[in-house]
Parts: sequence; C-alpha cells; structure tokens
Amino acid sequence: MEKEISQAVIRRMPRYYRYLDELLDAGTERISSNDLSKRMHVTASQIRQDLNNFGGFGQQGYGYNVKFLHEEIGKILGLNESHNVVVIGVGHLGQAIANYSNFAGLGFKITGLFDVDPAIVGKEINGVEVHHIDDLEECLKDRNVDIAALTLPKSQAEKTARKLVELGVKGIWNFALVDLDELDNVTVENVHLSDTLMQLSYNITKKN
Amino acid sequence: MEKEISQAVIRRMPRYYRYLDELLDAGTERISSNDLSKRMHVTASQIRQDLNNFGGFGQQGYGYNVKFLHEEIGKILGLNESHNVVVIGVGHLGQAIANYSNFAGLGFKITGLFDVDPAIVGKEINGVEVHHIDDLEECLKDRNVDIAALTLPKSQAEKTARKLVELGVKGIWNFALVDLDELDNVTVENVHLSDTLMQLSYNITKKN
DNA sequence: TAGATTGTTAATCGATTAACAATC
DNA sequence: TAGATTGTTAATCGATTAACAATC
Repeated sequence: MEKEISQAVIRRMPRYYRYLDELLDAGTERISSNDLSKRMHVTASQIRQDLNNFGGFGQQGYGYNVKFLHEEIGKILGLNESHNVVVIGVGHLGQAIANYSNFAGLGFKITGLFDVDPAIVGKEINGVEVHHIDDLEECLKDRNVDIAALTLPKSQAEKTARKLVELGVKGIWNFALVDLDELDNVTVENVHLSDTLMQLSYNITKKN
Repeated sequence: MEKEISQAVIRRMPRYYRYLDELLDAGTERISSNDLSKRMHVTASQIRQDLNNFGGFGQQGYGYNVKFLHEEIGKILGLNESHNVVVIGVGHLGQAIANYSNFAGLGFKITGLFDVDPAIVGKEINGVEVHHIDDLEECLKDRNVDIAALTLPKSQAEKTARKLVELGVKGIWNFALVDLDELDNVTVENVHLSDTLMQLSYNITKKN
C-alpha cells in the first residue's frame, strides 16, 4: 500500500455512495462536485480531494458521470464482491439485522444465525435457520464467511470474537457494549448505539 | 456559551463514561489519566484535554476520583435528567430499541411506540402499547417527550420528523437511510448502520 | 518535604479549504 | 475556441500530542 487513506475519508465514502444512488434513481447522468456539494452540505473541494485519493473519476469541464462514479465507489467499498455474514446472538437486535433487506442489495448475505437459547435454536428467521453456537465451527466450514455481526451480551463478546477469527472471519461488526480493538488478524467496527444516544442527549442539553 | 466544544470531543465522552462505569463496577476508587490512557488506547494528554473542556475534575498528585468523574460526565451528557423517548416505526429495529433495557439505566425511558400497520397497532411491546401514528399529536400532549427514534422507511422520515418537531421533540435519533440535517429547531443524530457495514467492508478489502 | 499527576500552554501533526493551472 | 470543471498544490484551520510549571 502506497499512501494510507485516513478513516475520516473512509467514513464519508458510504455517504457519497448513498447520494449517488439517489441521483441514479432520479435518472441524473452527470454531476459536478459543486452541485453535489450543495446537496450534501460539504465543500466541493472536499469531494474532489476525497475522490482523488482513489483516482481521477471525473473529467474537466464535464464533472462526474453518476453511474460510473457510483460503481467505482462500490468497488472501493468492496461491494462488487458479495460477503457472507453470520449473526451471533439472535436477540431483538440480531433479528433486526437478519431481517434488514437493505443489506442484501449491497452484497451482504446473511448465511447463518447462532444463539445459545434453546427456545430460539431451530427456528427460522427470514429464511435462515438458527443454529446453536456450539455448532459454529461445523457450520462455518467451507462456507467462506467473512463478516460476523456480534449482537450478544458484552461478557461473551471477546471470547466469541476470538473463536470467529480462528474460523476465518475477517471482519467483526460489533454491537456488544465493549470495544474490541485489540484483536489480531481481524478488522473490527464497533457500533455503540447507546453512545450515539448519549451524544444526542448532550447536544440537546447544550442548547438550553 | 463561551467556548464551543468540538463534536470530536463529544463523541469520546460516552466512551469515557463506559470505562468509568467498568472501573466503578470493579471497585476502583481513583485513576490517573496515564492508567486510563493505557486501558482505552488513547493518549493521557487527550484525556486531560478533553476533560478540561468541561472543568477541572482531577487533583494533582492524585488523579481522578472514579465515582465523581463518572457522575460529572453523566451530567455533561445530560444523563442526570431523565428523557422520554418515542419510537416511530415499530419494525424489527424499532422493536429492538423498545426492548433494549440498557437505555433505561441511562435515563432514557420509552414512553410511546407508533406505527401505521394495523397488524401491530394495539399490541404491547415491553409493556408499552403501540399507537397509530395518527394519534401522535394527542399522545404527545403534556407528555414531555424530548427524543424520537425514527425507525421507519426513508420516504416517511422527513415528513414525520417535521411533525415531531412541531410537537415539541428536541432530538431525533434517526435510523432512516436519509440525512436529516437541514431541519430547524431540533438536534439530529443520524445513525446509518449500513454505512458502518460498508466501512467495515472497505477495511477488510483493503487488507488483502 | 518529595513524588505524583494535573491543568494548561506551546509545538506538531493532519485534515479541510482555497486557489488555480491543466484540460476536456 | 471559450467555458466549465477537474486534479492538485499551497494555505489555513483545527485537533492531537508534548512539555512543564503549578500544586496536591
């Protein structure tokens, strides 16, 4: 890898992807960084800088072709390849993820659900059977699962994460209320919903 | 307001709160910025800078009293007052939020659930009845609801958000796949789960 | 008192914005 | 060709880190 691209840039890419998706739906063929900047409430300069981290996708005097740019950003984000996802912990949040149809459209396919609760093991959610967590190893064999969503109590999170890494999982989408940053050989994305709620609470409180 | 505190700082506050909570559970009485920095994998300097945005909570030669600092950060985040929350859109994600017991411990109380689907209106989730969205105005009267979680399709998000603001809601915790940034008289926290999944996908892909 | 550790100022680093030459 | 708009360099701004005097 030549130049390291900052996470600040990466965080913005899915947002570009979304806006381009909307433009595509609206049948817009091309867009300038200036017009896009007005829609997205960011500077045109930032858009051009961000995109040029990955290559020159535009054309002087023309702007950016919406369809092409949408595809390219998709490739950058790895959406051109499909990803197999397992959900560990089939509580309410796990079920919400298993049922969220939007992910499929982005190339993320839920291929397995796991829990310890006998009341739910064996049931089917959105066409996928819930297995017991003890069958994890067997179920993941030759399945090419690269992402695991962790929606289980924090006490189980790290232990389970380590096991998943052993079984070849490359990315952990962590919803458990603990930071899983110090794990080797895996990429972790921590999503702490309660943190965002507290942020909101701060910003409301401040405005009094 | 004298000095504006950056969102970069605010985003870190809930994380401090969580680590202090753990220290509290473990019975730790005091902690230095240096020790905390090792646990959290941030610099001690950043911890001291962050905290000093809000006042001097420590003591030279001693460090920070865990219980006191935990309380103070709680106050900063507005957790000393309780917040009434309504959930708009009782799909899987809405139900997950309605059922998530952790929020109650932070002072966020789910006081209303709303949907348009007759199949779910009238049912009870975690002890709270689901009302029809048409009854929003009536239900919110004199209820002092300050936060609304939007877990509904993006096509309905903005319209519904405007109505909620009219009815006195101060903060919108938005899970719909659209950015609600240009609304007046309200604080918005956009939580786009699929964005974080794409970020994870990028970071996995990059490592090949 | 001596040691520890904060609060805070100064230095550094990185990210954002502005500007403009290149070019379609 | 003239106008538009990118790609990219330079300038600015803000956030992070280092350093250390103040002080418990």
